[in-house]
Amino acid sequence: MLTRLFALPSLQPVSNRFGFPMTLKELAQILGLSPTTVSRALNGYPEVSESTRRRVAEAATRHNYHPNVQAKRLATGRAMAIGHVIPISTQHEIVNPVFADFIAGAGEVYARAGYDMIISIVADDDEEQAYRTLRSKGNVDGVIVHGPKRGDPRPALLDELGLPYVVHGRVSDYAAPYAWVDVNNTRAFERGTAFLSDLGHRRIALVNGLESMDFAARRREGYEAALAARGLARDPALMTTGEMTEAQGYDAACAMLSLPDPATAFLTSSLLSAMGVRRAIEERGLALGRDVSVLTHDDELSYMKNGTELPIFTATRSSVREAGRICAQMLLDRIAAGPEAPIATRLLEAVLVVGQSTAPARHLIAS
Amino acid sequence: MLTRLFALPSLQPVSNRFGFPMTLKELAQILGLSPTTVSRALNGYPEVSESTRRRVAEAATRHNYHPNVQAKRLATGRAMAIGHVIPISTQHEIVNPVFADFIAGAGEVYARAGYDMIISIVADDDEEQAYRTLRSKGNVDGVIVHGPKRGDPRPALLDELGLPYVVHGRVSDYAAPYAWVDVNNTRAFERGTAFLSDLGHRRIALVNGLESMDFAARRREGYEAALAARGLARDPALMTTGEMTEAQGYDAACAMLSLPDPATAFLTSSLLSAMGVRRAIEERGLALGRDVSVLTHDDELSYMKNGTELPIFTATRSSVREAGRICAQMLLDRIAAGPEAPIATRLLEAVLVVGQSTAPARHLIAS
DNA sequence: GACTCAATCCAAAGCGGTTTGGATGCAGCG
DNA sequence: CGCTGCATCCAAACCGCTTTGGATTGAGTC
Repeated sequence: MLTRLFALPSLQPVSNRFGFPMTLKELAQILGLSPTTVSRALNGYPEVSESTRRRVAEAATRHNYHPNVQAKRLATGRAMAIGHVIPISTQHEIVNPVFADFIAGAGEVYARAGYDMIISIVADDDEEQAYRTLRSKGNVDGVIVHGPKRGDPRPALLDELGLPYVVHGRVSDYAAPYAWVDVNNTRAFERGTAFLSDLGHRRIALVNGLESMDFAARRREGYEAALAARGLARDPALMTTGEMTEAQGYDAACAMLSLPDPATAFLTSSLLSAMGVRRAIEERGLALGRDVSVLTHDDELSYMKNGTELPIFTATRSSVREAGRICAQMLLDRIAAGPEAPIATRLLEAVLVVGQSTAPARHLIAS
Repeated sequence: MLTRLFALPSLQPVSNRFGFPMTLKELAQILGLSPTTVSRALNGYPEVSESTRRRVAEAATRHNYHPNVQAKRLATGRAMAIGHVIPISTQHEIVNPVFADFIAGAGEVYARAGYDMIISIVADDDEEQAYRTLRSKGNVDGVIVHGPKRGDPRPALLDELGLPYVVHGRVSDYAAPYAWVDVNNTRAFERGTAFLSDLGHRRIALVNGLESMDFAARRREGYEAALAARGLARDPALMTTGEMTEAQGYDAACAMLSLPDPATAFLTSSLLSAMGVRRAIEERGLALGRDVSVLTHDDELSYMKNGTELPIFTATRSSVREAGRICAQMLLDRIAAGPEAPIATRLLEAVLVVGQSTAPARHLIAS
């Protein structure tokens, strides 16, 4: 390792060993104080006289002193960092596009609190090891769990490891209480389905995300609940699940518009899918928001706005960036409060914004 | 701080102080060896017999031992972490959508090398402070510079700080040598423009990214160079710049298709913009890839594929994920090689893949 | 058999902070 | 004057690891 070659005389002026950042000990020596006192002065402990505190503070800025983070971490036992383990679907090799915006929201909160954000990209089949490693390496104080699946083993694992966490989403079948932040996906899709049904649509298709994911399963439950409540038949031919891409929307819509009894309305899980559906509709010479209706969920991704002022698509809208902020804050609170503190959860409601992509079913107009 | 309350007897079985990760000292005690030897065994030093090394390695995995990162960092002086400073456009509040895939690529490389990835999300007007802080806190060994602009001050700053870095993209007007990985954007757009021109198009529009960004400026240069080489007029009415969103493509195409002498072909900077252009085309009752041609750049984002087998759009294609891998590896190499080592650069060529969105200009067919 | 030397292993000193458990000095009190 | 108590300050231990500079052992050499 790189060792210090020169022991410089103690009455150093402003600069110290060339190129090396100043240390606490050096600063103390310059000031003629002990490291203890300097540390306490800088950290606001009471047993330091006001005059020395000022003297220390002034010297610290003048000599551009910043405590070494690694040392501080080691000494305090707090990593001052939050981990985000991003699973990458092994089959699809897809990075969830909401991730960037979520991170942006969470990052704001961490930055304000002086925390670092460390990201591990990990194939979804060795996630467990990733958490174990994070824990035993001790480089995070807590983690955010992304993309929970049905029957996700992670909450149990993290509870066992004693690593504080907040789940973005929920793990329906985990019995013990755990901290989470989620959109009310069931309700959102129930309302969306009801909205289309109210417009007279009877053939409402669902272009869903992968239903192994908890959020997608909930969306389907909401969709089916609304169908049931309206006495509409549940037709497997009108339900598809998959990665939420433009191609998915296109392929699904092509199939569902070609049925003998075709879909007249679509409920999609993302703007990308919705755009694919739109392409299929227009390719057939049909008009979106007249012949066929589309209602999508909108995560308000920054690079994927649903129109500028007037929304293009009617949508259930909930900002994933805001969810990131809330998750991050909840985790920081949880870490500060300690393991015994009560567990918080937060259910966000999506708003249903009406755009130009929905209209009464044609048979109503015709009649 | 959290102190250890119990000194447990030394002949601990598998588990140790409950909930605490195992330390080197404990592992050594279990093995009846000194910490020194265990450390050397695990770090591959030669002065350890093969048999002990195996014994140590086996015990380490069995007890799930991972050296505490903070301690290791403090002792070695290396942070074993790479920083990514992600600028968020202050006006647009947009997270660059390529970011997620880039990160995924880089993350793979870091993980293999045992490095952490730490991300700072930062408004683009106090980026400088972000780098200074990273440096003085000493929590990264190097950084990746994202989204360089024309006249970007960051290379100079980082050189001054002595913090190793690799730029994803280039900073055209920085004189000193610096490490970068970039797509040959000029060439890609030159070829794209030439391709459209070869199909007989004379009114070729450019729907570009923000031209304060270096990559977008280069793209325009390529576009203009090709126009000039073909003797085609450069018409400001056919050139637009902005955030690369669907809406941008739509708005731009609406305008450019309504000109007295409308565009017959479009060159767009992202699939999203291209999809917007397509919407405008189809909304007018025109057909993509027959009446109007579109050629886009394709970053091969995982959630945004350009068709499944057959590409939808003719495109200049270059994987941003692969760029992430290359950047990361280059930075790690650079850190390992030390500041005196020669500087590497890497120019990636985009491939031009032909899809269904381009066709000869109509006037050719008509004639 | 004494000596050299390589092969192993270890005690202890850092790394740069924080924190414990005093030391010191001085004012106030009986 | 002796004692107490408060306000300041400090020496040293510690966080968990790496690394320096030996110590120990046993085989090989003459």
